[in-house]
Amino acid sequence: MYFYTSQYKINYMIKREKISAILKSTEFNRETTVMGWVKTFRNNQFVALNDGSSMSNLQIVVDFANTPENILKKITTGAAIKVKGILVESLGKGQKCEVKASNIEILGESDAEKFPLQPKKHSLEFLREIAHLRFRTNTFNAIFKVRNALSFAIHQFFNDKGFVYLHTPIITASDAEGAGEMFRVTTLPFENTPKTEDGNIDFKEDFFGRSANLTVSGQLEGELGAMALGEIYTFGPTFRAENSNTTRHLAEFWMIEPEVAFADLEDNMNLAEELLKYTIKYAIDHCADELEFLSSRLAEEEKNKPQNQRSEFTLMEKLNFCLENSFERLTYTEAIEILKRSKPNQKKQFKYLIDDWGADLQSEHERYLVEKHFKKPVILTDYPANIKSFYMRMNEPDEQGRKTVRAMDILFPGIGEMVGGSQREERLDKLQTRMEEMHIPKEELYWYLDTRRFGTAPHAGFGLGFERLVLFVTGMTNIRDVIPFPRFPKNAEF
RNA sequence: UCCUAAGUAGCUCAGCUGGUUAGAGCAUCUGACUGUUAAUCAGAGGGUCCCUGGUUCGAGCCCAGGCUUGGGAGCCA
Repeated sequence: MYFYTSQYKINYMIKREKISAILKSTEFNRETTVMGWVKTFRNNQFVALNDGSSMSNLQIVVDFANTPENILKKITTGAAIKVKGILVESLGKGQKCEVKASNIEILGESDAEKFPLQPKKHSLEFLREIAHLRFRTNTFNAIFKVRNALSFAIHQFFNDKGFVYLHTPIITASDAEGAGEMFRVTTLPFENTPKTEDGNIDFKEDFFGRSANLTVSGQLEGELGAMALGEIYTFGPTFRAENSNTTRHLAEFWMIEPEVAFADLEDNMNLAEELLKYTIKYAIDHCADELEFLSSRLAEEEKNKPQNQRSEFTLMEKLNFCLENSFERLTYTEAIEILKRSKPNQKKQFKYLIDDWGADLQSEHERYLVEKHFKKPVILTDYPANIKSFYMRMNEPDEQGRKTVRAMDILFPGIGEMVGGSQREERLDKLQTRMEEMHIPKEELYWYLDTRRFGTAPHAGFGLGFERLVLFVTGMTNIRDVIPFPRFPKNAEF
């Protein structure tokens, strides 16, 4: 086993103290050097400086009488500066300490007439248009710190449990999964595309000698790994070419997909619930400042909403509530019964009324269950077979002959489906029958079926939409604001 | 893709029944002030009214088509 030790540590950073460290420091009247970006310059005298290490700014006190005019003029919002000075207890209110500058160097100017960020509140829509600069704002600083923490927590969680982090392919030749429209990967020219005799595109001429796409899921490959390594997870980019224009879909997003051998649906649900709670707790423990900021930001937003649309909980209350309570677990059939008897259904307030078993649940129904009826995360299981994927394990038909599969969806308030998973169909004959019924080409997926041919075993897994988790923890409402560079229809800027 | 709302100064928005020179706050610039907290005060500059076409004596406003964005739905994670 190899351990990183301090003997390899290299002091690579050029003589600067991080603002996060300075703000915690109690050692005053000493010299320090800081570098950062100017947030505001007030009164020709006070610079609010931020280097990204902390939510809070460091106040720099400029001796304007003894600072050259051309330096003063260049201390503008957005400029990068280096400040040498003395760290002192603050004379003013509002901050504990400040740096009395003895020397200021402009590292990078920022034309105040052109720099789009101002010391004021900007709309999220506007910031989305300048996604390359929105990192400079408090809100996005907080969001991406939380995103980072959640990402690390996921690896920590699985690593502690002995899961193997498996890198499943990003380019895949199988388009048989049926998880959505795919982006094609090709090196064929658009003009004079090679054609076969019957006039179709000749993919034998293409880079891989066959048609290829970006992955929509690493699950099938993940199962191959689990059936040897025991417990694996993937955490990587996923691509869907769906023309989705919503606050919870992206064309490029990150997904976590664990797959566990010798596990059933019960184990699967337990793993998912534990993972979600672990990561949320990790964020609370490691991003206190960020979550406090996001919490008050959300409270501010809520004030502008009409009373009946306001949330009764703060962000922190919502997160803690989620940790302290078990997720409600029930079957699709039980959910249908609840929905049938529900007020909005009786009063015909649902756009899609529930009258029969077998229909897929619309988001209005999911929202009712999660936000009105149970008021906490809900795990729905055992959906009708005909609305779910081919690889899900078939249950015995019930006394009325209704066919269900061992699927589970975890629904979160305000987000909808956070997790989708199932126990997998490990019985070769049943799987093959199902594939035939659903027109999935068996020949192409021979490698997947081989796991059922050679030492098949019960196993289960799920997919967790990473950005949806970040949405929930940050209290943001649009998924395009929790990924650095969102890709969605008609937009791949930056 | 469908439903719906919107697009006016760098940002947020107002703009009457179609009428003459399109406004405000913030930001920017200039000056004042100098222990400020999105500093304050005074003044100045700043417009392809999303694009294309049409109706009209006259269009930011009306009509048609398109583009983009927000919200909702579908597809899903």
